[in-house]
Amino acid sequence: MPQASPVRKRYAARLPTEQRREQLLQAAQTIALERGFHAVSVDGVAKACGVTRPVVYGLFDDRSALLAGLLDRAEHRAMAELAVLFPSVPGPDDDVDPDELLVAGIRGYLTAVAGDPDTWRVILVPPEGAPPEMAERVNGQRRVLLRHLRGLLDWGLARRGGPGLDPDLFARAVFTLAEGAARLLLEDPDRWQVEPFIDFCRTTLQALQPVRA
Amino acid sequence: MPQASPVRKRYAARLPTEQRREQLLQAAQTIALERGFHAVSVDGVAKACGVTRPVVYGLFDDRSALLAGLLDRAEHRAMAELAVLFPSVPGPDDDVDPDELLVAGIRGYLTAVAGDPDTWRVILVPPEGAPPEMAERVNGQRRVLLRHLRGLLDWGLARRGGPGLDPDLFARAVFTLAEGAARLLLEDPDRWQVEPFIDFCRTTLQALQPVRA
DNA sequence: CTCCTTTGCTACACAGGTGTAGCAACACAG
DNA sequence: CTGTGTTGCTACACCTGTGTAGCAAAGGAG
Repeated sequence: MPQASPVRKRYAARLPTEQRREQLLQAAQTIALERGFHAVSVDGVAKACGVTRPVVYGLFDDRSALLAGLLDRAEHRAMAELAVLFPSVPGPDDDVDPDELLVAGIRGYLTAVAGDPDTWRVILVPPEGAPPEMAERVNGQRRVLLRHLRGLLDWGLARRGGPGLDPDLFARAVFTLAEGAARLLLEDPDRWQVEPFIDFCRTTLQALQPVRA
Repeated sequence: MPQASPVRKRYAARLPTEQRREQLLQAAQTIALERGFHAVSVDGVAKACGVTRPVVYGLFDDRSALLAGLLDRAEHRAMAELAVLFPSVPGPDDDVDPDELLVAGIRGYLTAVAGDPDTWRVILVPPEGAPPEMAERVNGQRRVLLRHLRGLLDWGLARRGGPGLDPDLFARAVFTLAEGAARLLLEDPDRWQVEPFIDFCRTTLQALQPVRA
């Protein structure tokens, strides 16, 4: 039986700005992952935090700033993980096995994904509902990574040789497969593990030797 | 200067049911491809056809029926193209080169995609805005295709041998790469052509010989 | 030329979301 | 225990989209 007189809502616990901000972003992310980016509304996020809309508008200019914050957060986290794990291109005289270097890089990537699935879901699931400008930003980061991978592969091919594959397509193929593996890890973490992908990767690389004359 | 008296809207050209239906679906598809599935509104589709909402509701129960119609249409077209082009698994005694069979299949797929890009965009761009049930249907078709591909590869590996790759991961890798190539074709048809992918594919298959003891 | 069916239009009620103005409660310094 | 600033709340105006009821125009059958 509803109250006749309008009862004032019990005040939510007061939080310092930064903490509230983080809480809101976390809630937004949860909604985005459960029901898609287009389902992230200022109202919904506020409710999820037991708070009202003006609180959100106090910390974000508008809905799209909220979404931007969400993407930023995921991007920074993801990039921070990658920066540590991804191998840089060795010099021409370094004594490193190219195949093992690549394998290690891919293992690092997949391990990072498996270790912080929600962050990576934001990156790897194309956020259709988000403003197009953000999809563009994610693609920009993809290009950066792709270029780095390309450098690594070029170095490796120069070092050890390989079949006469178009190097651009080769880099893209490796990239696509790595992202595909990452998506499988995210989709069903119980079924998929990192190591089988690594084995697959190593075996394939072994097969890709220079053509025998 | 706006009319003071409410002018009746000029009647749109009257169309027979089926034709109007097709027109509406086409308009819905265009909107979905330009601005995402979530941006497909009954109102928007009606306007795009120079018509009012009740006309749409006459042909589709509600918004989600409209979306379902759009997906159905793309799915049927895509499957019809594939049914013709995709090779069936040969018997154990057929005299076919496995590599060339696979290459021909992939070429058929990519050619179909390049030849009817809008239809395939609907399939290959995960429609986040669409009801989840539809994403599920597209994934179902993916599974069917994946299973077929798996059959083809198993037959090929039995016939010609290959490196000791996990056959499930191998099938998924081929599938992922083929879809990746298709997405590139859709993304920038001027830059990407079918044949370079085919060359890449053939070269890679040649490298994937049985391990030499 | 008149019916009458088919196709389309106007108008409404409603739902859910955005963004803002102004007030109320809390919590901490003094 | 009393300011006083910060954090949060209520209430409103507005917009866009949904779905429906009932009327108006078109155009072919007779």
